[in-house]
Amino acid sequence: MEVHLGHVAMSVHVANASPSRTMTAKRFATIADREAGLRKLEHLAEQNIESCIRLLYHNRAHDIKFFRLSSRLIPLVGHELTEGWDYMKPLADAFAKLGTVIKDDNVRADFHPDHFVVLNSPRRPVFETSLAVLRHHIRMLEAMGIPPRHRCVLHVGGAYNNKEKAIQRFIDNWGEVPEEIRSCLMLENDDKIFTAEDTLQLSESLKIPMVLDIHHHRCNHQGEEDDILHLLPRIVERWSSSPLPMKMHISSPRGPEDKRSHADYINPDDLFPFLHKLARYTPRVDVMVEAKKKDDAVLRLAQWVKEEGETNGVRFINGGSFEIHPK
DNA sequence: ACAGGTCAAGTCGTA
DNA sequence: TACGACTTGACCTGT
Repeated sequence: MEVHLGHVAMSVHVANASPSRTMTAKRFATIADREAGLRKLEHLAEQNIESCIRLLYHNRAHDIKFFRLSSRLIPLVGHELTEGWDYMKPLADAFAKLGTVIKDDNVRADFHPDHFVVLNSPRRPVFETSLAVLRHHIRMLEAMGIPPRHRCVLHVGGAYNNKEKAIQRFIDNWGEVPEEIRSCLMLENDDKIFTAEDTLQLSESLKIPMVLDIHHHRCNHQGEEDDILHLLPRIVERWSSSPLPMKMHISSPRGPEDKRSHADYINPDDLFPFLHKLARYTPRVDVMVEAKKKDDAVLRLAQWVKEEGETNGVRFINGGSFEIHPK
């Protein structure tokens, strides 16, 4: 099985390259000249996009082929204060350039819109705002020339004291999600409410690819933790009709007392034994590393593969890529 | 330069 | 019903 590691939005190695520079709504509201305020936001967005490009150049040098774009590239987009703002016109060139770098390097790039996007909310305005946020994501992907299919990963949402009803509401609401948005989504199991099993069932019935987060699964599962192994063929199958390879998330717990928080680095024991099992079912997986030390955690894992891989049945290919065989 | 408080958005648990 | 926690980087204000 070929494995490509990726990291989340930022770098601890590239200085001054935040892709999430922003302005608070409060601050924006104090700017008397609204147009001047919008120009300022556009400037921040351009800097954010330029930061992404610098991060990708760094990744190019390290053969890292998987990258999560920040969902905060455009500050205050979708906020009522910026209603009617035609942000794409001034940003089109910057996005096109970013897209070119992504495509030239054959990088898998995607988004994880943050937790304010909730498709199963019983509150209508929340649902509608969520759709609007997703539309902005699609617009960014299109501006980069990246096909939006399966580029945005979401959680199922809230439980609202009744998981069954909450899942049913997701299904009901799904009927109102435009096809354009449906096709850009993936579903991920979370660490408190919807387990891998819940998420798998939902993604099967609605034909959505599922992103397995191993760390969330370890925090939140029914039955035995290892039961997940029986679900792997079905999770792999979720990707059979996708243009993209299967995707997973990995992180290590910060400590025994706060298992849910992410540690600085990935403990190889949290990842490789699992991959040895997964390799029975798929020839390829992309693994998003969610660690505090971002790209450094990927580099450290790569270093581990170089040094310890041989004796652990892992063959280093280059940068964040390696090959692993079933055990 | 730096520390400490604040920030658009949703949901959950506690009071 | 109201409020802090959650989680988290970046901004803002005061020193």
